[in-house]
Amino acid sequence: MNKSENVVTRFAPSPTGYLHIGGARTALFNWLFARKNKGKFILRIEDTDRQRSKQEYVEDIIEALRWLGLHWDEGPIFQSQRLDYYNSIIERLLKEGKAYYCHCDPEELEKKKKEAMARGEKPRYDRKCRDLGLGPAPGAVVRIKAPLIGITQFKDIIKGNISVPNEELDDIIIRRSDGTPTFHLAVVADDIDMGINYIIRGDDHLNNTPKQIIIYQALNASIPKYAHIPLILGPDRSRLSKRHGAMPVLNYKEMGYLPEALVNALARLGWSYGNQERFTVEELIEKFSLERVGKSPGIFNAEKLLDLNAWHIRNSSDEYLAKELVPFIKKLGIQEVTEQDTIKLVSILKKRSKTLVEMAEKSLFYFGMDVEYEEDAEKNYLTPQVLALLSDLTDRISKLESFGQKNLEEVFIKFLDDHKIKLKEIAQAIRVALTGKTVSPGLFEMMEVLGKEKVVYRLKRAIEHIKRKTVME
RNA sequence: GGUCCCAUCGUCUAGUGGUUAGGAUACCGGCCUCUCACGCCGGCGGCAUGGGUUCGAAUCCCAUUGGGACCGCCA
Repeated sequence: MNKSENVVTRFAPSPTGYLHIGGARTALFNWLFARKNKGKFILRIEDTDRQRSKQEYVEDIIEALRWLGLHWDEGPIFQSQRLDYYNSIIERLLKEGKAYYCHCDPEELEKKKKEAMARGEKPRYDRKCRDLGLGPAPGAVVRIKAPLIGITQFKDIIKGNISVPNEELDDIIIRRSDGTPTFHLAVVADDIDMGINYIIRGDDHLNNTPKQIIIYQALNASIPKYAHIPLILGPDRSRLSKRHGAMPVLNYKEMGYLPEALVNALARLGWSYGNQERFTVEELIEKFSLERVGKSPGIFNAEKLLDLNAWHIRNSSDEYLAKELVPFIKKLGIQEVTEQDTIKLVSILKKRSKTLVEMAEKSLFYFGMDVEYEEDAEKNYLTPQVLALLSDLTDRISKLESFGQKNLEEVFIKFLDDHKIKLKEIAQAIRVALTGKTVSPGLFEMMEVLGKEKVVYRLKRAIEHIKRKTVME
C-alpha cells in the first residue's frame, strides 16, 4: 500500500438492536482513526437480515452516533438496497469457478453437523456438491470454494500475526436460497466497493477474518489492514449483552452524561496514552493510534465514567452547559426556566455536579420565591438564637445598592465584626433560610445568583418563621 | 469438542530484561473551609500457577489454569 493512500474506515452495525457501548466504541475507534489521518469514515447499515432488522434501531443508531458527535462522511448506506451489486459479485465468482451451487438439504446438513459435534469432530460441510457442477435450482445456495490446503494468515495491527490452517475453513454459504447474500459476502463486496482499507472491528470477528480473506482472494482484491479491538465484557466477564450493563447509548444522555465524557471513557477502555486519563475530543483525535490499543478485553467501569463526566462538566463552558441543562430542569417541572437563569446557576454548580441530572436537582433552590425547609435543617438552625443576627443582617443587605459577591462580602465583614462572631456561627442559619437545606453552594456566590429580591424575601420569611415558632412554644 | 485470542491493584491501565511495579477510579484518613463540592497531601490494594532461558524476569519460551470469541441459509 502506498503512503499517499487515504484512510477509509467504516462502522457497519446491523440494526437488530439499539446501539450500546460496545458498538459505540467500535464506531469511535473508526471515527478517531479516520479523523486522525484525515481520512474518510463511512456509515453502513447491514440490514440483509430482513427479519431481525428494524427501522427503529436504524434510527436509534443514527441518533446515538449524532449525539456522540461521530459524524460520518458517507452514508448511511443500506445493504438491503445493494442486492443487485452483491449478486453480480456472486455471479462473477460462479462464472470463474470460485463458487458453486449446493443442493444439499439444510435439515440433513444440520443433522450431520450435530452428529459431528457429538463425535467430537469439527462441524463442517462435507463439500458434497463442490465438484458436481450443479446449476441453480429451487432451494439451492451458493458456496465459496475455500482452499483445501495451506494456511491463511494476516497481520492484525492489534493482535499481531494470526494464521489458520485452511483445513479449518469451511465452504461457507455466500448466497442464501432466497437469493440474498450472506454477511461475509456482503461485507467483503462492500468493503471492496467502498475502498475500505482499514477494518477496525470487534474481536469477535477475528475468526471471521480468514473466511473473508478467502473471498478477497477469490475476487483478486487487495486485502485491507485489520485491527481487531478487544471486546467489552459485562461485569461477569462474559460478552456484553442487554442483560447486564449494555444500556443503550442514548440512556446515558438521559442520565445526564455529556457525550464528551462517554467518548473519553470509551476511548480509554482498551486504548491508553501513558498516564493520561482525561481527554477532550480534540486531544483524542490528535493522540489516537491503533498501536496503543491493548489486546485484552475490559469491563466497562461506570464509576470512572461518572468521574470523567464530572470533569468534563467542570471544564465545559457555562454557555454550553446551560444549553444542555435546560431540558433537565424542565423535566423537573420548571417550565419557565431560561438559558439566562441557567447560565448563572451553572457557574456555581459545575464544580459540584457529576451529571446534568444532579445539576438540575441542585438548581431547584433558585426557582420560586419560597423555599421548603428540611425538617432537621429548620430545627437545628432556624432558632431564636439567630433571630437578632438575621434581622440585623437583613437590614444591612437591604440597603445594598449593587448585589455582587464583593459587596456582600464587605457587608459580612462589617457585620461579623460588629457582632464579634465568626461566619461559621451564622452561615448555616443563612443557608437554611435561603435554600431550606444544610448543603448548598457558597453563600456569597449563591446570594449573587439569587439576587437581592429573593435573598431579602427569604431572609425575612425565615425571621417570621422563627418568631412564629417561638410564640407557639 | 475443534480453532483462534487474551491474562499487572476490585475496575481501567502504564510498563517492551535491572523500577521501592507508576497512574486513574472507588474506598479510608488528613489539609483547605460558611455546608457541600473542587483542590491538595497520605493510606489500602496487583504482576494467575509451574517450569525453563538469563548474572538478573511483570517483561522472552513452554506447560497448566482461568477467561473470551468463533465454529448459522445471524451479523
